Amino acid sequence: MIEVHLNPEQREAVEYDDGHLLILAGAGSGKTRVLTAKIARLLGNGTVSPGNILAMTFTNKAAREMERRVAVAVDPRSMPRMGTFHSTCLWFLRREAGRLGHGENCTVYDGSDQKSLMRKLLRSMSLPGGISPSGALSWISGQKSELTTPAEALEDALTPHQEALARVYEAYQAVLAENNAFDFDDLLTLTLSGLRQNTDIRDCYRSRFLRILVDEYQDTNLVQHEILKTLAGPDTHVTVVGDDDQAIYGWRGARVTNILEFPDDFPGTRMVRLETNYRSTGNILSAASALVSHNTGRHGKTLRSVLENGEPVKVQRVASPPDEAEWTVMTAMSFQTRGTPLNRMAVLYRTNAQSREFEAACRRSGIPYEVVGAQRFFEREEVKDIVSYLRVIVNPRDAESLSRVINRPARGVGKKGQESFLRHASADGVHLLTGLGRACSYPGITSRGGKALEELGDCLNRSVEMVSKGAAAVEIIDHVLAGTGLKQQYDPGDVTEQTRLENIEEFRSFAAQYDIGNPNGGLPGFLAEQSLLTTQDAYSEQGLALMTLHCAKGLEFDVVFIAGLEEGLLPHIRQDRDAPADLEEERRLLYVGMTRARKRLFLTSCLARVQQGRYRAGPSRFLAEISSALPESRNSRDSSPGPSIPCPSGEDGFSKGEIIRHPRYGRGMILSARRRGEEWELSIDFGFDEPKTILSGYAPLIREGNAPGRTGPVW
DNA sequence: ACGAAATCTTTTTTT
DNA sequence: AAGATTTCGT
Repeated sequence: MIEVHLNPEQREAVEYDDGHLLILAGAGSGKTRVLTAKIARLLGNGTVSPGNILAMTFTNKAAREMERRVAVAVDPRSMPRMGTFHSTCLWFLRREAGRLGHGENCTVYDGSDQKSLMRKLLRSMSLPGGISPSGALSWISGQKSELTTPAEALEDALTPHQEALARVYEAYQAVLAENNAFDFDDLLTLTLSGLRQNTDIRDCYRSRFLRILVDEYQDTNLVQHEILKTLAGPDTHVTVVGDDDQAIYGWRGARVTNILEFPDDFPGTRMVRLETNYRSTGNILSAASALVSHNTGRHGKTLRSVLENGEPVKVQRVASPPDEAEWTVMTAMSFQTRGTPLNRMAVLYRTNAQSREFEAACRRSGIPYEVVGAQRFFEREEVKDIVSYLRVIVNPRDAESLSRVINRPARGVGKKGQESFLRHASADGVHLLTGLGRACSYPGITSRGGKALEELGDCLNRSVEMVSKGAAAVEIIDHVLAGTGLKQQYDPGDVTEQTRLENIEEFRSFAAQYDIGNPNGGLPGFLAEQSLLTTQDAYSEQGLALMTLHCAKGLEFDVVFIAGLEEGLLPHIRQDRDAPADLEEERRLLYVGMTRARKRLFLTSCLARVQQGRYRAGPSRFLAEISSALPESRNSRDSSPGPSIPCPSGEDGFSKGEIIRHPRYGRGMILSARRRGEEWELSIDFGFDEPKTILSGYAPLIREGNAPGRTGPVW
């Protein structure tokens, strides 16, 4: 058995096995080590066998890491079941497909599938305006997280708007069912209902899983909590680990109450607190603690650092996002020359859009970097195309995926032809794949198009046969690539198309790798696994990591840069909508980011920033909240994180005759100023032939000359 | 049917 | 500002 150094609390958490256990683990307190040691111990002393353990982590990567560590103590041939909550649910649903009565080889729709489906749906329903695809989807997701069915949602609807949404929900579910497809939320809700409605199945899993361990419990939702409650039998010991200060998924239905009220739902729960932080220096930890102490709704805890105070946390003000990126990359490089490998450093930001500047700066400096998440590999056009073909092969009812690729590459079947095809194929009451073979006979399809569809049908049918004979995933991929000419549409001479070809190749080798690891998985298994990869799963630790704060959860780095500490960006504020920003969650998000740092932490803040075509900026209020924990700052000139720059809400007006400075045009005088909604339409003389007309929201105008000492952007 | 140009929506965060 | 979608011309 692996002997690891454990402090008394950790040891207690590892060794306690008399019932349920709640581990409140602060950032960097070694919870992964505890979970791993706990599993290894259970198996090492023969308390239970590997098949009796179910471990659910937040990413597949974490699960694999745990597997790796447990494998030292256990025969790798019989490994406990480890994965994310969602992948465990899909495993269950596929395993029990027969008894639960849904198609075994269902497709899992990801965000972009959902969106395109919803767009089509909304168009076909011709509803009163005000319902956007993403709005409808997030509303539906909310309903599912609360276990509300479409019928119940319809009953509960109080306003016409809600009623319309409920109808969309109903129709959306109908389309999913038609296509034999699930979305991410369905994986959870269907698992729960499957367990609840089939007590025989439930009891089977109850007696199988005698130890269930769940990581990051603060970010689970009601459905996940209910699944856990249902799955835990009388002899099951449940261990959950979490930290209410690190709850950052409230917006998608996660409930911190799950962890805080865990002892109520699991009677006799023992509670262990891990409050010793082994990761960060004292200075980093006290800055992070100072920040999060501003939250009211928390179970206050004290994290103790065992490390030196280290270097102070540094706040760096820069003029603009390009400067921010430049400064960050330069600083990272200087750490590199002093011995810190780039792959132990990370730049964290609030929104994916912020990655661009950093990417550009890295390229200019020629340093290796890795953008984690932003444009996910499996969501690239060319990869998505292959995946869609594969989905149709495994699940021929997936009309959504077929419609994506039916004319890719171009087969001479346009919008009208596709419509006609779908109408006639379904009127024939025939399999979509069989329909392809008959396409020639459908009206509205050109003879060339019909022939191409026939050919496509042959290729797909042939693939279906191969799958049923147990062909490996990569064999099918090769067959599809050869039969559809997907690769031929790209020109290897073109730079971007060359990348697409490389991506196709990468996808192919990804599948080949899967085949090696899962000789019995085949194409269905491969698709199931592929659909549930998380953003972090793709992170290969190759260079300077660029990722969102959400994505950084659970990771740690020697040096961390957190970008964009500006009011409106972090905390993020949506000004137009009525939804009040959850300030406390934003604060926790920054807290999570700060506690990723082991040795050095930098926070950068821009004076001005373009976002959605508008300028906005102003230092984040969080800087002021942290400042008490920062050492006396030396450069007093602009050190006060207070509002030295007015916030966007400032009522500063513009008046005729004022002298201002524009970043591009330089000095100019305002000839006329007119209110335009939230902004000002200004006519300004910059000394060119004609005065320029400028909207105040589009450029930071610096006031010059008047009011000495109050020079700064005017909003 | 298909590509180019004009117009419109849109961004928080992710399984 | 960028991206997606619609419209328009061939």
